[in-house]
Amino acid sequence: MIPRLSRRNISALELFRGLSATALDDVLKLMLCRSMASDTRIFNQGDAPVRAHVLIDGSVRIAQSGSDGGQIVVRFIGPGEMFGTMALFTDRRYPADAETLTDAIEVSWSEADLLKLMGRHPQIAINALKIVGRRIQETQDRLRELSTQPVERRIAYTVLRLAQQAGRTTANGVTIGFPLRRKDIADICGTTLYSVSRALTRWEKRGLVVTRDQHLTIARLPEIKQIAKANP
Amino acid sequence: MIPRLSRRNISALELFRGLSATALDDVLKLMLCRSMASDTRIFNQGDAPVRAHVLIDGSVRIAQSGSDGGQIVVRFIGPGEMFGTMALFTDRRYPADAETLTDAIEVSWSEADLLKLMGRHPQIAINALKIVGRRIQETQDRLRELSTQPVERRIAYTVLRLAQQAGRTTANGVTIGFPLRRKDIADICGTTLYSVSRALTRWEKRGLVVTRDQHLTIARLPEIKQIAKANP
DNA sequence: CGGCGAGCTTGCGCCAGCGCAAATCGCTCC
DNA sequence: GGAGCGATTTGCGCTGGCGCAAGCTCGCCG
Repeated sequence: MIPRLSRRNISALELFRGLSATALDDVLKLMLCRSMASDTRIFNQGDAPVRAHVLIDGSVRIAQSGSDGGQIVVRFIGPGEMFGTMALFTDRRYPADAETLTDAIEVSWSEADLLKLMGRHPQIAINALKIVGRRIQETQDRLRELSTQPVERRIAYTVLRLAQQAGRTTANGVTIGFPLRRKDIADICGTTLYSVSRALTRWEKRGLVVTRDQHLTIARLPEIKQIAKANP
Repeated sequence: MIPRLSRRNISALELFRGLSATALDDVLKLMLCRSMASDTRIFNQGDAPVRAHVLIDGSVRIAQSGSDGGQIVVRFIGPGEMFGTMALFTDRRYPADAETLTDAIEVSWSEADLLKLMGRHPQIAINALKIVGRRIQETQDRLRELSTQPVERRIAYTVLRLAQQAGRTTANGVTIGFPLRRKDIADICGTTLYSVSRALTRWEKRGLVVTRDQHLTIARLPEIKQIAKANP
């Protein structure tokens, strides 16, 4: 079931914030909408031609794998976030894989169309810069953590960032809106599923977090922050 | 000695590529030019208000230090490269320190002025996206290397990237255009100056590289590439 | 209802590489 | 020329955390 998207839906997206009604119509005209099942590959590393994507509903994992076996999770994408856009501005090939973790709906634009839209409506380019700027900072933070912090603290930072990005407050605490396997968390913060498992079971025993059906709930945020910042 | 910069100088910068003559005049009118001695702080992490900078001549180190002692080198900036621009699009504070490594000349624009210029000339925003896109990919590559590669290989990748960015071909090989201490290299690729020293002396004994006066020359590129890619 | 498979936990041994300490090198400035 | 200082090299011991292997949990399907 592909929903009909209106100007209102589109103007809520950060990428198209602050556009006039006619600009939004322009955007809508060139848009392609797609609905996908869970565990669908949206694109593969190296694919061309590229498109600019925005996720409307569901969740997507962006992962990069090197020529050796190693892989990292670049980020998780939730509703409203753009993805696959970096490729438009570099070598026009996707630098990573994108796979749905749940049923999902996305919209996308061709490379040429998005550039045309940006030329006509500079605000789109400025919005994109804002998003990319935030992400590059986040990536640099991860890089610094990976260089300087011990594993447990990195895991704490990772969980906090995910909560910030996709946390919903529930009765028992803050629940992260993506299905997360131990391996996923490990691939975000540069460790192994063993170390993640050990840390999370330790935390679970202390009542700081709860895992149920691949969904992580943080029961005691302040204590996790404590672990992240502690300086022994 | 502050040089007079003309349209021609400015249009050679990637950030302002493809602009009309009148657009370039627009850019020139709002530009501020500054000349600095070696080891000058251009800005500090946390400073506000921010400006958008482009280095005209010399070299600059961008480093981020965490609340703990640890620090990483985010990147080195050579002539023609922009820096300090990420801050414009996030929390309007510099996310890192910038320090000259040599005598240097830079130009800069205020936040408001650059946004105004981007609104009037979308090509500037698109150029910026291109630059930022390239950098985010580079940062992600570093992140993946740090997670999955052993130290020596990371050092090899780092040296290759620096050569790509600022290499000049000379009689003895490719010389990297920045003054580099062991600690700097270590802070780029997430290790210690000890490990970098050990690797470089090993390479120097094999005749792969030469260090003289904090300048690194790669004598045998293919062999360094070999070390980077080898897969035992 | 039982068996299968994906994901998770946990005990254990091992080693890459960190980091101290001390010596050395090579500039620069009296 | 030599005193002083920042950068570099190198020997050595220690350990965080990786990764194998084995066992466990739980949901799904026939």
